[in-house]
Amino acid sequence: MTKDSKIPNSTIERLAFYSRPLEALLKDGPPIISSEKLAGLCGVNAAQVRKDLAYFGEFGVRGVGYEIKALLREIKRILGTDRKWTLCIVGIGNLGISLVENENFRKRGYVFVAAFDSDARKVGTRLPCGLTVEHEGNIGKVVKALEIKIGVITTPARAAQRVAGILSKAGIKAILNFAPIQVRTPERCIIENVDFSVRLENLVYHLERLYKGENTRKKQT
Amino acid sequence: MTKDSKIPNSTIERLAFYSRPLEALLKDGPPIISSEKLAGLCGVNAAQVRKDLAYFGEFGVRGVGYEIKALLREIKRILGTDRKWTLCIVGIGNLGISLVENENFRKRGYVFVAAFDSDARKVGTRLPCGLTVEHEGNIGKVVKALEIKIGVITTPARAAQRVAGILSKAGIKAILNFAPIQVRTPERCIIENVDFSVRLENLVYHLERLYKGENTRKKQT
DNA sequence: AGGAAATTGTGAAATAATGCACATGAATGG
DNA sequence: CCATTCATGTGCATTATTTCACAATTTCCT
Ligand SMILES: NC(=O)c1ccc[n+]([C@@H]2O[C@H](COP(=O)([O-])OP(=O)(O)OC[C@H]3O[C@@H](n4cnc5c(N)ncnc54)[C@H](O)[C@@H]3O)[C@@H](O)[C@H]2O)c1
Ligand SMILES: NC(=O)c1ccc[n+]([C@@H]2O[C@H](COP(=O)([O-])OP(=O)(O)OC[C@H]3O[C@@H](n4cnc5c(N)ncnc54)[C@H](O)[C@@H]3O)[C@@H](O)[C@H]2O)c1
Repeated sequence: MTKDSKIPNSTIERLAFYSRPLEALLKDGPPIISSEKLAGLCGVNAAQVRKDLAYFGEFGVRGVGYEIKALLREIKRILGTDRKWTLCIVGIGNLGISLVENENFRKRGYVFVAAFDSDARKVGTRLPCGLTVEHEGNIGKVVKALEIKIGVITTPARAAQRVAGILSKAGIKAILNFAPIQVRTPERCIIENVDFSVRLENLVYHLERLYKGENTRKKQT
Repeated sequence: MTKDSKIPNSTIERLAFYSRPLEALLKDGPPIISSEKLAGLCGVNAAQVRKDLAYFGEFGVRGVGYEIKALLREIKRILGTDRKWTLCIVGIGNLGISLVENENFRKRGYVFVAAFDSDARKVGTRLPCGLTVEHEGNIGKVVKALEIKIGVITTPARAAQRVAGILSKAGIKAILNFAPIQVRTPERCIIENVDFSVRLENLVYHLERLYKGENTRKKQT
Protein backbone atom coordinates (compact mmCIF):
# COMPACT_ATOMS: atom_id res chain seq x y z
CA MET A 1 0.00 0.00 0.00
CA THR A 2 1.89 2.98 1.37
CA LYS A 3 -0.41 5.30 -0.54
CA ASP A 4 -2.77 7.33 1.57
CA SER A 5 -5.82 5.92 -0.11
CA LYS A 6 -8.26 7.36 2.41
CA ILE A 7 -6.80 6.57 5.75
CA PRO A 8 -9.52 6.14 8.35
CA ASN A 9 -9.47 8.64 11.13
CA SER A 10 -9.70 5.78 13.57
CA THR A 11 -6.39 4.51 12.25
CA ILE A 12 -4.72 7.73 13.36
CA GLU A 13 -6.32 7.44 16.77
CA ARG A 14 -5.00 3.94 17.12
CA LEU A 15 -1.49 4.84 16.07
CA ALA A 16 -1.25 7.21 19.00
CA PHE A 17 -2.68 4.41 21.02
CA TYR A 18 -0.15 1.82 19.92
CA SER A 19 2.70 4.10 20.84
CA ARG A 20 1.87 3.96 24.55
CA PRO A 21 2.73 0.31 25.25
CA LEU A 22 5.55 0.51 22.74
CA GLU A 23 7.15 3.28 24.73
CA ALA A 24 6.87 1.22 27.86
CA LEU A 25 8.42 -1.79 26.14
CA LEU A 26 11.25 0.31 24.80
CA LYS A 27 12.61 0.64 28.31
CA ASP A 28 12.40 -2.90 29.55
CA GLY A 29 11.10 -5.29 26.97
CA PRO A 30 12.11 -7.38 24.03
CA PRO A 31 13.37 -5.50 20.96
CA ILE A 32 10.76 -7.06 18.69
CA ILE A 33 7.00 -7.37 18.94
CA SER A 34 4.38 -9.13 16.84
CA SER A 35 1.13 -7.58 15.72
CA GLU A 36 -0.57 -10.22 17.83
CA LYS A 37 1.16 -9.09 21.01
CA LEU A 38 0.73 -5.40 20.33
CA ALA A 39 -2.91 -5.96 19.52
CA GLY A 40 -3.32 -7.80 22.79
CA LEU A 41 -1.80 -4.91 24.71
CA CYS A 42 -4.12 -2.44 23.05
CA GLY A 43 -7.23 -4.57 23.03
CA VAL A 44 -7.68 -4.59 19.28
CA ASN A 45 -7.54 -7.12 16.47
CA ALA A 46 -4.11 -8.12 15.15
CA ALA A 47 -5.08 -7.65 11.52
CA GLN A 48 -6.16 -4.19 12.46
CA VAL A 49 -2.73 -3.37 13.76
CA ARG A 50 -1.07 -4.65 10.62
CA LYS A 51 -3.47 -2.85 8.32
CA ASP A 52 -3.14 0.40 10.22
CA LEU A 53 0.63 0.29 9.88
CA ALA A 54 0.51 -0.89 6.28
CA TYR A 55 -1.20 2.34 5.28
CA PHE A 56 2.11 4.06 5.82
CA GLY A 57 4.69 1.51 4.74
CA GLU A 58 6.12 -1.91 5.45
CA PHE A 59 7.59 -1.63 8.87
CA GLY A 60 7.62 -5.28 9.85
CA VAL A 61 9.51 -8.37 8.78
CA ARG A 62 7.51 -11.44 7.84
CA GLY A 63 7.95 -14.32 10.16
CA VAL A 64 9.58 -12.01 12.67
CA GLY A 65 7.56 -9.01 13.72
CA TYR A 66 8.18 -5.31 14.24
CA GLU A 67 11.32 -3.83 15.70
CA ILE A 68 9.94 -1.75 18.53
CA LYS A 69 12.40 1.09 18.35
CA ALA A 70 12.05 1.56 14.61
CA LEU A 71 8.28 1.17 14.73
CA LEU A 72 7.94 3.79 17.40
CA ARG A 73 10.09 6.14 15.37
CA GLU A 74 7.88 5.62 12.34
CA ILE A 75 4.69 6.15 14.27
CA LYS A 76 6.02 9.37 15.71
CA ARG A 77 7.06 10.53 12.30
CA ILE A 78 3.61 9.76 10.91
CA LEU A 79 1.83 11.53 13.72
CA GLY A 80 4.21 14.44 13.63
CA THR A 81 5.25 13.95 17.22
CA ASP A 82 8.91 13.54 16.40
CA ARG A 83 9.33 17.26 16.71
CA LYS A 84 8.49 19.91 19.24
CA TRP A 85 5.22 21.79 19.07
CA THR A 86 4.59 25.06 20.79
CA LEU A 87 1.20 25.73 22.27
CA CYS A 88 -0.62 28.59 23.85
CA ILE A 89 -3.46 28.34 26.31
CA VAL A 90 -6.34 30.67 27.01
CA GLY A 91 -8.12 30.55 30.37
CA ILE A 92 -5.86 30.00 33.35
CA GLY A 93 -8.30 28.47 35.79
CA ASN A 94 -8.06 25.13 37.54
CA LEU A 95 -7.98 23.10 34.38
CA GLY A 96 -5.67 25.49 32.57
CA ILE A 97 -3.16 25.35 35.41
CA SER A 98 -3.28 21.59 35.51
CA LEU A 99 -2.56 21.42 31.78
CA VAL A 100 0.37 23.83 31.68
CA GLU A 101 1.94 22.21 34.73
CA ASN A 102 1.50 18.71 33.37
CA GLU A 103 4.78 16.93 32.72
CA ASN A 104 3.45 14.46 30.18
CA PHE A 105 2.85 17.07 27.53
CA ARG A 106 6.35 18.42 27.75
CA LYS A 107 7.74 14.88 27.57
CA ARG A 108 5.84 14.30 24.37
CA GLY A 109 7.08 17.49 22.81
CA TYR A 110 4.12 19.76 23.49
CA VAL A 111 5.41 22.91 25.14
CA PHE A 112 3.25 25.77 26.35
CA VAL A 113 4.96 29.04 25.51
CA ALA A 114 2.17 31.47 26.25
CA ALA A 115 -0.77 31.68 28.65
CA PHE A 116 -3.64 34.13 28.49
CA ASP A 117 -6.48 35.15 30.74
CA SER A 118 -8.95 38.02 30.84
CA ASP A 119 -8.98 38.32 34.60
CA ALA A 120 -6.87 41.32 35.65
CA ARG A 121 -5.96 39.60 38.89
CA LYS A 122 -4.37 36.72 37.03
CA VAL A 123 -2.56 38.72 34.37
CA GLY A 124 1.07 39.20 35.34
CA THR A 125 1.25 36.29 37.75
CA ARG A 126 4.04 33.82 37.23
CA LEU A 127 3.06 30.17 37.07
CA PRO A 128 5.17 27.40 38.61
CA CYS A 129 6.20 26.25 35.15
CA GLY A 130 7.76 29.65 34.55
CA LEU A 131 5.17 31.18 32.25
CA THR A 132 3.72 34.59 32.99
CA VAL A 133 0.02 35.05 32.37
CA GLU A 134 -0.66 37.64 29.69
CA HIS A 135 -3.80 39.52 28.93
CA GLU A 136 -6.19 38.00 26.47
CA GLY A 137 -5.91 41.16 24.40
CA ASN A 138 -2.33 40.25 23.49
CA ILE A 139 -3.20 36.94 21.88
CA GLY A 140 -2.87 38.23 18.35
CA LYS A 141 0.49 39.87 18.92
CA VAL A 142 2.09 37.02 20.87
CA VAL A 143 0.80 34.21 18.70
CA LYS A 144 2.14 35.88 15.60
CA ALA A 145 5.48 36.73 17.21
CA LEU A 146 6.05 33.20 18.46
CA GLU A 147 4.45 31.61 15.41
CA ILE A 148 2.30 29.40 17.56
CA LYS A 149 0.15 26.99 15.56
CA ILE A 150 -1.83 25.22 18.28
CA GLY A 151 -4.11 26.77 20.85
CA VAL A 152 -5.83 25.27 23.87
CA ILE A 153 -9.06 26.74 25.21
CA THR A 154 -9.91 26.36 28.90
CA THR A 155 -12.20 29.31 29.40
CA PRO A 156 -15.82 29.06 30.51
CA ALA A 157 -18.16 27.94 27.75
CA ARG A 158 -19.60 31.37 27.10
CA ALA A 159 -16.16 32.76 26.16
CA ALA A 160 -14.95 29.79 24.12
CA GLN A 161 -16.45 30.69 20.76
CA ARG A 162 -15.12 34.21 20.85
CA VAL A 163 -11.67 33.04 21.94
CA ALA A 164 -11.61 30.52 19.11
CA GLY A 165 -12.27 33.32 16.68
CA ILE A 166 -9.44 35.40 18.11
CA LEU A 167 -7.06 32.46 17.98
CA SER A 168 -8.00 31.66 14.43
CA LYS A 169 -7.54 35.25 13.37
CA ALA A 170 -4.15 35.31 15.06
CA GLY A 171 -2.98 32.49 12.83
CA ILE A 172 -3.65 29.48 15.00
CA LYS A 173 -4.30 26.42 12.85
CA ALA A 174 -5.43 23.86 15.40
CA ILE A 175 -7.50 24.20 18.55
CA LEU A 176 -8.02 21.83 21.43
CA ASN A 177 -11.14 22.99 23.21
CA PHE A 178 -12.11 21.87 26.71
CA ALA A 179 -15.10 24.12 27.16
CA PRO A 180 -18.35 22.15 26.97
CA ILE A 181 -19.49 23.73 23.77
CA GLN A 182 -19.02 22.88 20.14
CA VAL A 183 -16.83 25.67 18.82
CA ARG A 184 -16.58 26.52 15.17
CA THR A 185 -14.14 28.75 13.38
CA PRO A 186 -14.72 30.57 10.14
CA GLU A 187 -11.26 30.11 8.67
CA ARG A 188 -9.49 26.89 7.93
CA CYS A 189 -8.66 25.62 11.35
CA ILE A 190 -8.85 22.17 12.85
CA ILE A 191 -10.83 21.81 16.02
CA GLU A 192 -10.89 19.05 18.54
CA ASN A 193 -13.48 19.35 21.25
CA VAL A 194 -12.88 17.45 24.46
CA ASP A 195 -15.89 17.22 26.69
CA PHE A 196 -15.52 15.13 29.82
CA SER A 197 -19.24 15.16 30.47
CA VAL A 198 -19.82 13.42 27.18
CA ARG A 199 -17.45 10.70 28.28
CA LEU A 200 -19.29 10.36 31.56
CA GLU A 201 -22.65 10.27 29.88
CA ASN A 202 -21.40 7.49 27.68
CA LEU A 203 -20.24 5.60 30.70
CA VAL A 204 -23.55 6.06 32.45
CA TYR A 205 -25.50 4.85 29.44
CA HIS A 206 -23.56 1.62 29.30
CA LEU A 207 -23.66 1.31 33.06
CA GLU A 208 -27.45 1.36 33.12
CA ARG A 209 -27.60 -1.22 30.36
CA LEU A 210 -25.03 -3.36 32.16
CA TYR A 211 -27.51 -4.28 34.83
CA LYS A 212 -30.29 -5.01 32.41
CA GLY A 213 -28.05 -7.51 30.71
CA GLU A 214 -28.45 -5.86 27.36
CA ASN A 215 -25.34 -6.36 25.37
CA THR A 216 -24.22 -2.85 24.70
CA ARG A 217 -20.64 -3.79 25.42
CA LYS A 218 -18.47 -1.09 24.04
CA LYS A 219 -14.92 -1.30 22.88
CA GLN A 220 -12.56 0.42 25.26
CA THR A 221 -11.51 3.91 24.49
CA MET B 1 -38.12 1.11 15.19
CA THR B 2 -37.87 1.65 18.93
CA LYS B 3 -36.17 -1.69 19.34
CA ASP B 4 -32.52 -1.59 20.27
CA SER B 5 -31.48 -3.53 17.22
CA LYS B 6 -27.79 -2.88 17.63
CA ILE B 7 -27.50 0.74 18.44
CA PRO B 8 -24.20 2.14 17.21
CA ASN B 9 -21.95 3.42 19.90
CA SER B 10 -21.56 6.60 17.95
CA THR B 11 -25.28 7.18 18.29
CA ILE B 12 -24.87 7.35 22.05
CA GLU B 13 -21.99 9.79 21.70
CA ARG B 14 -24.11 11.97 19.49
CA LEU B 15 -27.08 11.94 21.85
CA ALA B 16 -24.92 13.51 24.54
CA PHE B 17 -23.80 15.86 21.87
CA TYR B 18 -27.27 16.90 20.75
CA SER B 19 -28.23 17.73 24.31
CA ARG B 20 -25.75 20.63 24.50
CA PRO B 21 -27.38 23.02 22.05
CA LEU B 22 -30.79 21.81 23.15
CA GLU B 23 -30.06 22.90 26.69
CA ALA B 24 -28.99 26.28 25.44
CA LEU B 25 -32.16 26.63 23.37
CA LEU B 26 -34.30 25.63 26.31
CA LYS B 27 -33.50 28.92 27.98
CA ASP B 28 -33.94 31.32 25.15
CA GLY B 29 -35.11 29.71 21.99
CA PRO B 30 -38.16 28.45 20.17
CA PRO B 31 -39.99 25.54 21.78
CA ILE B 32 -39.65 23.39 18.68
CA ILE B 33 -36.68 22.39 16.56
CA SER B 34 -36.32 20.47 13.33
CA SER B 35 -33.76 17.75 12.74
CA GLU B 36 -32.32 20.03 10.07
CA LYS B 37 -31.66 22.82 12.56
CA LEU B 38 -30.34 20.57 15.28
CA ALA B 39 -28.08 18.84 12.78
CA GLY B 40 -26.76 22.20 11.68
CA LEU B 41 -25.94 23.16 15.25
CA CYS B 42 -24.08 19.92 15.80
CA GLY B 43 -22.40 19.68 12.44
CA VAL B 44 -23.98 16.40 11.43
CA ASN B 45 -26.43 15.16 8.83
CA ALA B 46 -30.15 15.69 9.49
CA ALA B 47 -31.04 12.10 8.62
CA GLN B 48 -28.47 11.04 11.16
CA VAL B 49 -30.22 12.98 13.88
CA ARG B 50 -33.57 11.46 12.99
CA LYS B 51 -32.17 7.96 12.81
CA ASP B 52 -30.33 8.32 16.09
CA LEU B 53 -33.50 9.39 17.84
CA ALA B 54 -35.63 6.82 16.09
CA TYR B 55 -33.65 4.03 17.70
CA PHE B 56 -35.36 4.93 20.93
CA GLY B 57 -38.83 5.99 19.91
CA GLU B 58 -40.83 8.48 17.93
CA PHE B 59 -40.15 11.75 19.61
CA GLY B 60 -41.01 14.09 16.78
CA VAL B 61 -44.15 15.14 15.00
CA ARG B 62 -44.19 14.91 11.22
CA GLY B 63 -44.44 18.23 9.53
CA VAL B 64 -43.58 19.95 12.78
CA GLY B 65 -40.36 18.88 14.43
CA TYR B 66 -39.24 17.99 17.94
CA GLU B 67 -40.43 19.72 21.05
CA ILE B 68 -37.18 20.76 22.66
CA LYS B 69 -38.18 20.28 26.25
CA ALA B 70 -39.61 16.84 25.70
CA LEU B 71 -36.74 15.78 23.48
CA LEU B 72 -34.19 16.80 26.05
CA ARG B 73 -36.07 14.88 28.70
CA GLU B 74 -36.06 11.79 26.50
CA ILE B 75 -32.36 12.06 25.71
CA LYS B 76 -31.55 12.41 29.38
CA ARG B 77 -33.67 9.43 30.18
CA ILE B 78 -31.93 7.39 27.53
CA LEU B 79 -28.48 8.37 28.67
CA GLY B 80 -29.36 7.93 32.31
CA THR B 81 -28.54 11.52 33.13
CA ASP B 82 -31.99 12.28 34.47
CA ARG B 83 -30.85 11.18 37.87
CA LYS B 84 -27.97 11.96 40.18
CA TRP B 85 -24.81 9.90 40.06
CA THR B 86 -22.30 9.77 42.84
CA LEU B 87 -18.63 9.52 41.97
CA CYS B 88 -15.39 9.03 43.77
CA ILE B 89 -12.01 10.22 42.59
CA VAL B 90 -8.56 8.82 43.25
CA GLY B 91 -5.50 11.06 42.93
CA ILE B 92 -5.98 14.59 44.19
CA GLY B 93 -3.34 16.41 42.13
CA ASN B 94 -3.85 19.34 39.82
CA LEU B 95 -6.23 17.54 37.52
CA GLY B 96 -8.10 15.85 40.35
CA ILE B 97 -8.71 19.19 42.05
CA SER B 98 -9.90 20.76 38.85
CA LEU B 99 -12.40 17.97 38.34
CA VAL B 100 -13.91 17.93 41.82
CA GLU B 101 -14.17 21.71 41.84
CA ASN B 102 -15.76 21.87 38.43
CA GLU B 103 -19.29 23.19 38.45
CA ASN B 104 -20.42 21.61 35.22
CA PHE B 105 -20.34 18.10 36.56
CA ARG B 106 -22.52 18.96 39.50
CA LYS B 107 -24.94 20.75 37.21
CA ARG B 108 -25.26 17.64 35.12
CA GLY B 109 -25.88 15.46 38.12
CA TYR B 110 -22.42 14.05 38.68
CA VAL B 111 -21.48 14.60 42.29
CA PHE B 112 -18.18 13.66 43.85
CA VAL B 113 -18.80 12.23 47.29
CA ALA B 114 -15.35 10.86 48.07
CA ALA B 115 -11.76 11.77 47.22
CA PHE B 116 -8.72 9.59 47.82
CA ASP B 117 -4.98 10.06 47.68
CA SER B 118 -1.99 8.08 48.87
CA ASP B 119 0.04 11.12 49.87
CA ALA B 120 -0.04 11.51 53.67
CA ARG B 121 0.28 15.26 53.31
CA LYS B 122 -2.93 15.45 51.33
CA VAL B 123 -4.98 13.04 53.39
CA GLY B 124 -7.18 14.95 55.81
CA THR B 125 -7.13 18.22 53.94
CA ARG B 126 -10.46 19.81 53.17
CA LEU B 127 -11.07 20.82 49.57
CA PRO B 128 -12.95 24.01 48.61
CA CYS B 129 -15.90 21.91 47.48
CA GLY B 130 -16.21 20.57 51.00
CA LEU B 131 -14.80 17.09 50.53
CA THR B 132 -12.08 15.81 52.83
CA VAL B 133 -9.32 13.78 51.21
CA GLU B 134 -9.22 10.24 52.50
CA HIS B 135 -6.47 7.68 52.34
CA GLU B 136 -6.39 5.41 49.37
CA GLY B 137 -6.53 2.46 51.75
CA ASN B 138 -10.11 3.34 52.61
CA ILE B 139 -11.42 3.03 49.08
CA GLY B 140 -13.00 -0.36 49.62
CA LYS B 141 -14.78 0.65 52.80
CA VAL B 142 -16.06 4.02 51.62
CA VAL B 143 -17.14 2.90 48.18
CA LYS B 144 -19.17 0.10 49.65
CA ALA B 145 -20.67 2.27 52.37
CA LEU B 146 -21.75 5.00 49.96
CA GLU B 147 -22.59 2.52 47.21
CA ILE B 148 -20.59 4.47 44.66
CA LYS B 149 -20.77 3.01 41.18
CA ILE B 150 -18.46 5.31 39.23
CA GLY B 151 -14.80 6.03 39.87
CA VAL B 152 -12.47 8.59 38.36
CA ILE B 153 -8.72 7.95 38.23
CA THR B 154 -6.34 10.91 38.21
CA THR B 155 -3.24 9.31 39.64
CA PRO B 156 0.09 9.06 37.81
CA ALA B 157 0.14 6.37 35.14
CA ARG B 158 2.16 3.89 37.18
CA ALA B 159 -0.54 3.76 39.88
CA ALA B 160 -3.56 3.72 37.60
CA GLN B 161 -3.77 0.00 36.92
CA ARG B 162 -3.52 -0.92 40.57
CA VAL B 163 -6.10 1.69 41.54
CA ALA B 164 -8.46 0.37 38.88
CA GLY B 165 -8.18 -3.06 40.43
CA ILE B 166 -8.95 -1.70 43.88
CA LEU B 167 -11.94 0.24 42.59
CA SER B 168 -13.28 -2.74 40.74
CA LYS B 169 -12.90 -4.94 43.78
CA ALA B 170 -14.70 -2.34 45.88
CA GLY B 171 -17.73 -2.67 43.65
CA ILE B 172 -17.18 0.19 41.22
CA LYS B 173 -18.83 -0.60 37.90
CA ALA B 174 -17.55 2.19 35.68
CA ILE B 175 -14.21 3.97 35.55
CA LEU B 176 -13.19 7.18 33.87
CA ASN B 177 -9.42 7.09 33.62
CA PHE B 178 -7.30 10.15 32.90
CA ALA B 179 -3.88 8.54 33.36
CA PRO B 180 -2.15 8.05 30.02
CA ILE B 181 -2.30 4.30 30.13
CA GLN B 182 -4.81 1.75 28.94
CA VAL B 183 -6.21 0.27 32.13
CA ARG B 184 -7.96 -3.05 32.27
CA THR B 185 -10.00 -4.61 34.99
CA PRO B 186 -10.57 -8.28 35.58
CA GLU B 187 -14.18 -8.07 36.68
CA ARG B 188 -17.09 -6.74 34.72
CA CYS B 189 -16.44 -3.06 34.74
CA ILE B 190 -16.74 -0.46 32.02
CA ILE B 191 -13.71 1.66 31.37
CA GLU B 192 -13.37 4.90 29.52
CA ASN B 193 -9.85 6.11 28.99
CA VAL B 194 -9.39 9.80 28.35
CA ASP B 195 -5.96 10.69 27.07
CA PHE B 196 -5.41 14.33 26.15
CA SER B 197 -2.15 13.53 24.41
CA VAL B 198 -3.94 11.28 21.99
CA ARG B 199 -6.23 14.18 21.13
CA LEU B 200 -3.25 16.42 20.57
CA GLU B 201 -1.49 13.84 18.45
CA ASN B 202 -4.57 13.59 16.33
CA LEU B 203 -4.63 17.32 15.93
CA VAL B 204 -0.96 17.44 14.98
CA TYR B 205 -1.36 14.71 12.39
CA HIS B 206 -4.11 16.61 10.64
CA LEU B 207 -2.26 19.86 11.07
CA GLU B 208 0.77 18.54 9.21
CA ARG B 209 -1.43 17.24 6.41
CA LEU B 210 -3.28 20.54 6.28
CA TYR B 211 -0.29 22.30 4.78
CA LYS B 212 0.41 19.57 2.30
CA GLY B 213 -3.09 19.99 0.96
CA GLU B 214 -3.88 16.33 1.49
CA ASN B 215 -7.49 15.96 2.23
CA THR B 216 -7.47 14.39 5.63
CA ARG B 217 -10.25 16.67 6.76
CA LYS B 218 -11.73 15.20 9.83
CA LYS B 219 -15.16 15.60 11.19
CA GLN B 220 -15.22 17.69 14.29
CA THR B 221 -15.18 15.94 17.59
C1' DA C 1 19.53 -28.11 2.45
C1' DG C 2 14.79 -28.68 3.37
C1' DG C 3 10.79 -28.69 6.09
C1' DA C 4 8.27 -26.72 10.02
C1' DA C 5 6.93 -22.69 12.49
C1' DA C 6 6.16 -17.99 12.82
C1' DT C 7 4.34 -13.75 11.32
C1' DT C 8 3.73 -10.10 7.91
C1' DG C 9 1.01 -7.70 4.18
C1' DT C 10 -3.18 -7.66 1.76
C1' DG C 11 -7.31 -8.99 -1.30
C1' DA C 12 -11.75 -10.23 -0.44
C1' DA C 13 -15.71 -10.95 2.64
C1' DA C 14 -18.26 -9.40 6.39
C1' DT C 15 -19.95 -5.93 9.23
C1' DA C 16 -21.13 -1.34 10.44
C1' DA C 17 -22.35 3.40 9.78
C1' DT C 18 -24.00 7.03 6.99
C1' DG C 19 -26.85 9.48 3.81
C1' DC C 20 -30.50 9.63 0.23
C1' DA C 21 -35.00 9.90 -1.03
C1' DC C 22 -39.56 9.33 -0.44
C1' DA C 23 -43.98 7.77 1.65
C1' DT C 24 -46.38 9.39 5.53
C1' DG C 25 -48.72 12.36 8.68
C1' DA C 26 -49.50 17.05 10.56
C1' DA C 27 -50.55 21.95 10.08
C1' DT C 28 -52.13 25.90 7.48
C1' DG C 29 -54.80 28.69 4.61
C1' DG C 30 -57.99 29.62 1.30
C1' DC D 1 -62.45 20.33 2.64
C1' DC D 2 -58.87 20.10 -0.23
C1' DA D 3 -54.28 21.52 -1.68
C1' DT D 4 -49.93 22.87 -0.25
C1' DT D 5 -46.14 22.91 2.71
C1' DC D 6 -43.28 21.08 6.02
C1' DA D 7 -40.58 17.70 8.40
C1' DT D 8 -40.52 13.06 10.42
C1' DG D 9 -39.44 8.04 10.19
C1' DT D 10 -37.36 4.54 7.54
C1' DG D 11 -36.13 1.13 3.53
C1' DC D 12 -32.42 0.96 0.77
C1' DA D 13 -28.08 2.24 -1.52
C1' DT D 14 -23.71 3.81 -0.51
C1' DT D 15 -19.64 4.29 1.85
C1' DA D 16 -16.44 3.11 5.51
C1' DT D 17 -14.25 0.01 8.64
C1' DT D 18 -13.11 -4.34 10.47
C1' DT D 19 -12.01 -9.01 10.22
C1' DC D 20 -10.79 -13.22 7.89
C1' DA D 21 -7.80 -16.03 5.59
C1' DC D 22 -3.93 -17.06 3.06
C1' DA D 23 0.26 -16.39 0.03
C1' DA D 24 4.74 -14.59 0.88
C1' DT D 25 8.90 -14.30 3.77
C1' DT D 26 11.93 -15.14 7.30
C1' DT D 27 13.93 -17.96 10.93
C1' DC D 28 15.00 -22.11 13.15
C1' DC D 29 15.90 -26.78 13.67
C1' DT D 30 17.52 -31.18 12.15
N1 LIG E 1 -12.14 21.79 35.49
C1 LIG E 1 -12.47 20.68 34.89
O1 LIG E 1 -12.16 19.60 35.29
C2 LIG E 1 -13.22 20.75 33.65
C3 LIG E 1 -13.77 19.61 33.17
C4 LIG E 1 -14.48 19.66 32.00
C5 LIG E 1 -14.61 20.85 31.37
N2 LIG E 1 -14.08 21.96 31.88
C6 LIG E 1 -14.24 23.19 31.19
O2 LIG E 1 -13.02 23.84 31.02
C7 LIG E 1 -13.18 25.22 31.17
C8 LIG E 1 -12.28 25.71 32.26
O3 LIG E 1 -12.55 25.03 33.46
P1 LIG E 1 -11.94 25.52 34.82
O4 LIG E 1 -12.37 24.60 35.87
O5 LIG E 1 -10.49 25.77 34.68
O6 LIG E 1 -12.70 26.91 35.01
P2 LIG E 1 -12.22 28.20 35.82
O7 LIG E 1 -13.41 29.02 36.03
O8 LIG E 1 -11.42 27.78 36.99
O9 LIG E 1 -11.24 28.96 34.83
C9 LIG E 1 -11.65 29.67 33.71
C10 LIG E 1 -10.61 30.77 33.44
O10 LIG E 1 -10.89 31.40 32.19
C11 LIG E 1 -10.71 32.79 32.36
N3 LIG E 1 -11.46 33.50 31.33
C12 LIG E 1 -12.79 33.78 31.30
N4 LIG E 1 -13.10 34.42 30.15
C13 LIG E 1 -11.98 34.56 29.46
C14 LIG E 1 -11.65 35.14 28.21
N5 LIG E 1 -12.58 35.68 27.44
N6 LIG E 1 -10.37 35.12 27.81
C15 LIG E 1 -9.42 34.55 28.56
N7 LIG E 1 -9.67 33.98 29.75
C16 LIG E 1 -10.93 33.99 30.19
C17 LIG E 1 -11.15 33.08 33.75
O11 LIG E 1 -10.58 34.29 34.22
C18 LIG E 1 -10.62 31.87 34.50
O12 LIG E 1 -9.30 32.08 34.93
C19 LIG E 1 -14.65 25.43 31.46
O13 LIG E 1 -15.32 25.68 30.27
C20 LIG E 1 -15.07 24.11 32.00
O14 LIG E 1 -16.44 23.86 31.78
C21 LIG E 1 -13.37 21.93 33.01
N1 LIG F 1 -2.81 17.57 34.58
C1 LIG F 1 -3.27 17.39 33.36
O1 LIG F 1 -3.69 18.31 32.67
C2 LIG F 1 -3.27 16.07 32.77
C3 LIG F 1 -3.48 15.94 31.43
C4 LIG F 1 -3.50 14.68 30.87
C5 LIG F 1 -3.30 13.61 31.68
N2 LIG F 1 -3.09 13.78 32.96
C6 LIG F 1 -2.85 12.63 33.80
O2 LIG F 1 -3.68 12.63 34.92
C7 LIG F 1 -2.98 12.15 36.04
C8 LIG F 1 -2.95 13.18 37.12
O3 LIG F 1 -2.39 14.37 36.65
P1 LIG F 1 -2.01 15.53 37.67
O4 LIG F 1 -1.49 16.62 36.86
O5 LIG F 1 -3.13 15.80 38.58
O6 LIG F 1 -0.82 14.84 38.48
P2 LIG F 1 -0.33 15.15 39.95
O7 LIG F 1 1.00 14.57 40.09
O8 LIG F 1 -0.54 16.60 40.24
O9 LIG F 1 -1.34 14.36 40.89
C9 LIG F 1 -1.31 12.98 41.07
C10 LIG F 1 -1.90 12.67 42.44
O10 LIG F 1 -2.07 11.26 42.58
C11 LIG F 1 -1.66 10.89 43.88
N3 LIG F 1 -1.32 9.47 43.88
C12 LIG F 1 -0.20 8.87 43.45
N4 LIG F 1 -0.30 7.54 43.60
C13 LIG F 1 -1.51 7.29 44.15
C14 LIG F 1 -2.17 6.12 44.56
N5 LIG F 1 -1.65 4.92 44.40
N6 LIG F 1 -3.40 6.24 45.08
C15 LIG F 1 -3.96 7.46 45.24
N7 LIG F 1 -3.37 8.60 44.86
C16 LIG F 1 -2.16 8.52 44.33
C17 LIG F 1 -0.51 11.79 44.18
O11 LIG F 1 -0.29 11.87 45.57
C18 LIG F 1 -0.98 13.10 43.57
O12 LIG F 1 -1.71 13.84 44.50
C19 LIG F 1 -1.60 11.78 35.52
O13 LIG F 1 -1.58 10.42 35.17
C20 LIG F 1 -1.45 12.64 34.32
O14 LIG F 1 -0.58 12.07 33.37
C21 LIG F 1 -3.07 14.99 33.54
